[in-house]
Amino acid sequence: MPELPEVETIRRDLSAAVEGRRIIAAATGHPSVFRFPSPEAVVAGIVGSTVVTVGRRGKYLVISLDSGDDLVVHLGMTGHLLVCETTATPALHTHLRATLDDGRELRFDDARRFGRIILGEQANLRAIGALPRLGVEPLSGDFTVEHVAGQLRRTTRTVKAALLDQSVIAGLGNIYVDEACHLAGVRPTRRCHRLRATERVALHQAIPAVLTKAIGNRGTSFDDYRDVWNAKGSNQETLQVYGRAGEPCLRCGVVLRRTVLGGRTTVFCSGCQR
DNA sequence: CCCCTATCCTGAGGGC
DNA sequence: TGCCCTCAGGATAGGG
Repeated sequence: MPELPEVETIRRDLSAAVEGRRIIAAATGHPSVFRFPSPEAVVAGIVGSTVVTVGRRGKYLVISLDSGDDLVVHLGMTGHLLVCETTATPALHTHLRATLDDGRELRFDDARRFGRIILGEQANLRAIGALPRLGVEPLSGDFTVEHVAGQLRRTTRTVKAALLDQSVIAGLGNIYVDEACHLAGVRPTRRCHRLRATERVALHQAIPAVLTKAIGNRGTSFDDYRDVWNAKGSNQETLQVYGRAGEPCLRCGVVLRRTVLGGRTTVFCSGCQR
């Protein structure tokens, strides 16, 4: 479940590893991973191009090529972007191999194929609906308390549903929504429009806090996530609520409860989240 | 507008 | 050892 901190960790490593490298060959796996255009067109579009920058928007990795196209990768649930030697044995579910001019290879593998690969000009991709409109970047200067409080004030949805919505805030997933709610002391079952002003401020503060800590720990490898070197992050060792239902709250000792909100497993503390 | 559910998928883990 | 069932969930579509 790569969320913003995991994608950002990959972005940083990938930036150092592949910027300036030319793609000299490519091979594809299962076609369903290629949302636009076809696998053949992606191969034709990237071979011969050089990687200029590696960016990120929400949970999307944006690999900008000197052709003007962006190779956009979403890791879904179980996707991995790996940098390895060209000679390394591919994983079972490898869907893209991009051979670089330094003897290494950029690979995308994804067992469940919830991930996706998109290639094209940014503006065109948005125009044809290949990329969704995303909300504010939570680690940017646009993530102001006024903006976030305003978004929360005008919706009646649960806090959980609103924070998971990528068109509200880009990059939060199940882990960091639960962690941010716990840090803010807000129960994820609460309705946004009924939050107190102090609670909206607490959420605004908690979101970048949990994300920044997770990036510092190179992401949460609760199960599937690995960085581009196939190494685990360590943030799973610091999680306060995610995956801890039935265990005591590390802040107040009350047994953490599990519920389902928006179809997602949700863990919270009934003692210190109100 | 919002909620719920199904869909896409494989692999891990439990029960027998 | 092995089979079947359930569960995990990011994004999206469709119905209520």
